[in-house]
Amino acid sequence: MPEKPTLDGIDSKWASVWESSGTYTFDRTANRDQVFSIDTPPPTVSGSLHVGHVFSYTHTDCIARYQRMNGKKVFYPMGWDDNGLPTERRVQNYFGVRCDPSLPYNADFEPPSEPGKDQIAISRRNFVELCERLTIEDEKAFEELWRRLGISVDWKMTYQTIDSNARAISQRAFLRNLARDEAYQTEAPTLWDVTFKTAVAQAELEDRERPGAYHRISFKKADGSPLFIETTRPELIPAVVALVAHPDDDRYKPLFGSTVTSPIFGVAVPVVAHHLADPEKGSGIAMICTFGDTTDVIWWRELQLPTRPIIGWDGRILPETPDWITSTAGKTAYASLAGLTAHSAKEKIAELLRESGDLEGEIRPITHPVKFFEKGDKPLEIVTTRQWYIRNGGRDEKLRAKLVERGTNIIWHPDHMKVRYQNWVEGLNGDWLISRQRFFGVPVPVWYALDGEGNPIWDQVLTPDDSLLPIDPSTDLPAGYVETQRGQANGFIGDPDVMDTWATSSLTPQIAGGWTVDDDLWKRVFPFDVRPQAHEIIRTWLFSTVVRAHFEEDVLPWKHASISGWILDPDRKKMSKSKGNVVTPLDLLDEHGSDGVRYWAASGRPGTDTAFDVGQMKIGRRLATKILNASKFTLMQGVAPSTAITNPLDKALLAALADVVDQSTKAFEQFNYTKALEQAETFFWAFTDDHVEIVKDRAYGLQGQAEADSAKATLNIALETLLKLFAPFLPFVTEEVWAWWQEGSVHNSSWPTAAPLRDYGGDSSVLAVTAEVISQLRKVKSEAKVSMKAEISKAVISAPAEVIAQIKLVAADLRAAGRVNSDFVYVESKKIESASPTSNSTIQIEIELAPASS
RNA sequence: GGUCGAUUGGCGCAGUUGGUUAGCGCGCUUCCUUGACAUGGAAGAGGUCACAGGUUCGAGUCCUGUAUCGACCA
Repeated sequence: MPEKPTLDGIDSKWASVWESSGTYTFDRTANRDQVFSIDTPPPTVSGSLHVGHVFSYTHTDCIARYQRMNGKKVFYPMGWDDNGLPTERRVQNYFGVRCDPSLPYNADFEPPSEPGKDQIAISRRNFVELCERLTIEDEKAFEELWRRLGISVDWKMTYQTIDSNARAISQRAFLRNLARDEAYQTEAPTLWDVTFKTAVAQAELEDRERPGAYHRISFKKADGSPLFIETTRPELIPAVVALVAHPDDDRYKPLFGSTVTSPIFGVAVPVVAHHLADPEKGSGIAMICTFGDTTDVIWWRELQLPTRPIIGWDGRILPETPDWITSTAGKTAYASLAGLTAHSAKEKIAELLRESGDLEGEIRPITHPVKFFEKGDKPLEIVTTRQWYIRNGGRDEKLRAKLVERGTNIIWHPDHMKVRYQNWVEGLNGDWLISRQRFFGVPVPVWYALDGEGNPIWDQVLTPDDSLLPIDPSTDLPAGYVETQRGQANGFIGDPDVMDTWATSSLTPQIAGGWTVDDDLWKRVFPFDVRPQAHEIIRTWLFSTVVRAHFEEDVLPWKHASISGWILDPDRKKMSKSKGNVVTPLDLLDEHGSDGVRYWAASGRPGTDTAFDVGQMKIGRRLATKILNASKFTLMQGVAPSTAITNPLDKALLAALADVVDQSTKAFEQFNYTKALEQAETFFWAFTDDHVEIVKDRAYGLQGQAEADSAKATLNIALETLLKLFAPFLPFVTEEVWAWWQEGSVHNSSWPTAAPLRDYGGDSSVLAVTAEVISQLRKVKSEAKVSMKAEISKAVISAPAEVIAQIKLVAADLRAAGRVNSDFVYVESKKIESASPTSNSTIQIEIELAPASS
């Protein structure tokens, strides 16, 4: 035990000891019922380190440490989510490059030390290599943070969502979905990001309020009279396939079935009826285009309308004049639009409409919600493309109902988060689109046979043998083909796409748990005990993981879902980088110590948004300091065997501690780490302020050896128990103190149980009575503004008989602690005619201070 | 617009199945340098629980509505 204990340096000291002695190594000899397995969220390593990481990972770590001490073999791996668009973007910016898959691989390529003004085009393989290089660097930063924070993962089980094992598992799961018809490809209208030139899924959408403008435009009826529609997307007039109004709308009923002609382009389209047409919106009649929004897609599908696409994958008007535009004027007009962005085309066509007299009145600006890719900054277009899908109930009521039911069987923390799952699944309107036209991801592991003209035969999907996984269809070959047949007539072509990041991270239990590669491990950890995550990705990560486990194992992937809240800045706003209010986690750890920061994190209950508050961290650090000092004092008294415990106050303390152990344990079992911490903390402060003070006289031996031993033995047991109760939250200071007099790590010690503490037969109400008396003795001195050391010459205690009996048990300690230099005088009272209505005490004390003796 | 959550002393939070005088931390006021700790200790002041109804013998704690804030989804 050091002379002057300190928190300085203990963070890095114990982090390295834990690593070298394998404190958190998973014991894979344990059976499933002895294991507590955690489906750790793999952080996006290309994102910045954030206090939000510290916050939520601490929560899980507290649970993990409790479970470990409680006898479970904790399976706690770490993963890195490096697969996907965030990494691509970071690599583009960091190295100043862009991927052009048409370029050949250049083995000697080395990026410039500083990104240049213009991005350098490089091959896909070169690009992927740079992604891999950079993510390794990013992962180091994350690992350093986790180690400093004391996250008790087993670092030998780390995975990446892009590593060879993850690619193999992701591809294997996909191929098995395909074989069971749970995955399929189809050509269909697809939400499309024109910047990234990739399809996006429903789960990746967000609505943003954007300015728009209603253009009132006239179509021509058969008799030549105008029919006005209002649209925010006049540039899609060349793509119009019909006009639509509500079936009950008397204004347009007579027109249903008739044909009208579009302005400028002179294309004839039918007027149709559909209940989704809103009579209140605009003129009540709308044009249906290929495709202006998702409602257009519904109309197109349900009314069986033709497709007239005019927007290309780059978001620009297609260069070729489409064949449904036949008039000379129409062709000329189209030619002036060809190649323009949607935005420019809108302005151009407004000009043309104005000239032709088909634009009625002024353009009317509005603000309306527009669909965006959550990572994009241009409005999504809808283009028809061939894509891969995994069924998720979006188009199948039975499957949807089954998946909703799965959600209800998860134990959610907090419970109300299950509603988000239900709402999402019930609101799905299509299957899960998993193919992405990107580069750094898991390749869709299929090829297609080519016909005699070199066109893909989409029905002839060529799949690899399972033993070959992972594969890259752009370089690997399908069975029975040779490389020279790639892209040739009667040859083959690889699917150029990668899978959605979620298609791989939906398999984190499988990847971490060794599915299909380590059956022995798999059966010890799956289904997992808990999935900890944030609530905004319930629709993506949580749901998709449920889908994959449903298909593959027909079970839930985990028993519990623990949902953490947000970090808010002190003004109660969500913290974000753009607001410039993000704090660097490592600096925080340096300033407040890991235990201090963890204390703050642990004060945020599951699912509760919590303010970033350095005040809480300071309190945590103060608690750690207090533990250090109180432990030193306690151990200075020496040790005594537990058989020495005879004093009623000592027994009472242990009885009260037993209650704390029970409540803390119960809270942890309910994933309420915050409550568990509060229990320990409240008891601890009472322990130091009252119990330790009151028993000092005995501990010093002033009441004899037997009484001293009872005090010492009790202090020992209380300290040991409290250290264990604090260990999940404050792993560093508890380990430091533990090492002063115990063998091994506190984190591998056993979680305390209440029964042995109760076996001493204490009455915890004695503790409460004692605290009440000492408090009143102190109060008199405080009000008299004298030192606590001041002597009391006389104390008359009025209380009910049973309370007096309790006080008599501990009178010697109380008199010593309160410096009462005469015996207590007891007055039995039936009940207190209380002079102080705010006090609920049954004890009243009249006290005379001894004259100051200076 | 829909769903969910929140609304308790200056600030941040607890308040279990409804039951006498609503707890805690920070801050504040006053005081105490006592043999672990001044990164300490003692005592004290300060809320009637967003608002309006309702159920009940009894509600912060259940119901309805309103308002404000937030999140998620449209």
